[in-house]
Amino acid sequence: MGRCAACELREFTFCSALSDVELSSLEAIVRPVRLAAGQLLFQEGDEADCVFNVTSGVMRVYKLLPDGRRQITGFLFAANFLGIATAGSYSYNADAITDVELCRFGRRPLFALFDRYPKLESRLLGIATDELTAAQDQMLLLGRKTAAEKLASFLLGLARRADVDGGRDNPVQVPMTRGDIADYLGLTIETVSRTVSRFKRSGLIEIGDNHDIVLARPDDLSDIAEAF
Amino acid sequence: MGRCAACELREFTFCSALSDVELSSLEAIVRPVRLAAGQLLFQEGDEADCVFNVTSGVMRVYKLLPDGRRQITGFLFAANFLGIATAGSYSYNADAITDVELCRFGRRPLFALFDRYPKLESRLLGIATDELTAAQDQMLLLGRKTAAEKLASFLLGLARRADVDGGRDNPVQVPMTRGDIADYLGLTIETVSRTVSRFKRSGLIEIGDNHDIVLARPDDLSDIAEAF
DNA sequence: CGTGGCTTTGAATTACATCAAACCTTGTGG
DNA sequence: CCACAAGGTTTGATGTAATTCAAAGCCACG
Repeated sequence: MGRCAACELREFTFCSALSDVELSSLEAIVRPVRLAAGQLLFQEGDEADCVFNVTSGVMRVYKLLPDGRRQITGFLFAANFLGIATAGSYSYNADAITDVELCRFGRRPLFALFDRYPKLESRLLGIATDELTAAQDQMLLLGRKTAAEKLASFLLGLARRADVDGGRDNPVQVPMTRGDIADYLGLTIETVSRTVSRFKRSGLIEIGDNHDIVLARPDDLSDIAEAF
Repeated sequence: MGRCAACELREFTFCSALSDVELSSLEAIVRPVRLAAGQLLFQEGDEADCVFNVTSGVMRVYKLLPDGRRQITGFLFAANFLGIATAGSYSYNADAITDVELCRFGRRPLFALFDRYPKLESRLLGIATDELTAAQDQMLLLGRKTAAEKLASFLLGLARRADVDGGRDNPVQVPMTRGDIADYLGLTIETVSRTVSRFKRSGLIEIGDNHDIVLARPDDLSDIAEAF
């Protein structure tokens, strides 16, 4: 049995579209990639000849304005997919927040596999559709929610994504900095920090030592988030 | 030759994935839909059993918070696609801004065609990918741009989408209200109105009578938009 | 044990929102 | 065909949530 067949993330990625036997054709084209924390995977404008699955660690995906303002459009965890593009080049930047491991697939060989295994492409369409839904939620957050609502939504979103079985992880691991959170929520570092402090003071959350946060009253957080 | 083969929008939709002959299988499952201005096509939570192509008019796609705050996530024009979802239900609302005509495809019969014509699904993946790219641009706008930058980006975006051949329509047709624009840009009606007035006073744009706007100095607008 | 980056908190500022009122437009029914 | 709602738009005055500016405190790591 190949490495892909034994991969515990398989069921959460497009790889699960293939049977154990078929998986060998994916395995033939995959290459492992390792990034140190802070390292860039690709940049806006780079030729988009690869797609990736994160296998461990946390990535950050973002766009920049010419003057340096940054909007993080997503954080990627194990099993998350990135790199798809129709233009010839990536339309955003991706770098590592923690040390990261990924599976890299050449775009051309992967898309060639679609002919043999259309299920693979179906799965990718499903993933793209889910990302689109998430993007719409994020637009609602950015355009219409207050700072407190944004932070509550963010924490609950993290907690939910961290827990594989539809539940909520608690405490939540928060590997990103205040600056990252600010650039994800369309706020400043100071506003994020103040809002965290306010949540802490009102007993909604407790701050652990090693970058994790206890959701002390998740239901109240949920009310603040205006549904998540 | 069937109606689909003669459709002048074909090359801009997923329908173009099929040859003239193959097109008959699409034609067999498509149903026309007409909406009067203001009419709802579907709502968040409705069973997602159809997808649509807009053939004429303008649609509005949006999400709501419990207290009524609205974020418009997109405006849809002729040839634009909507309705795809992986959960069983739509995750957003869609209604008509003007009178609208659409092609409706049952989700089940359409997806059944994917087995016979995988090119159809490829095309849909391409469309979803493009929408994802647009969504990321919009997140950058909502999270990090000023009111003036937002409006300039919006006008240029409209102008570009309205012109089929990669150029810019000028004057631009603006069929949506200030309220719609506000809810698309994450602003209030008043801020949109004031910013339009300021653009007008500084000679960047001229307001026509019947809902259209002349981009008098598109390059300056482009500078304000911070690249579009 | 010091240095550089991250975080917190405070004070002042501001871009945008809210509140309010007048003014257009458009469509409709008398 | 005109009058008049009803909804959309503009402009002004005021308020405020979040930003900006500033400085001190806290870590983490070499």
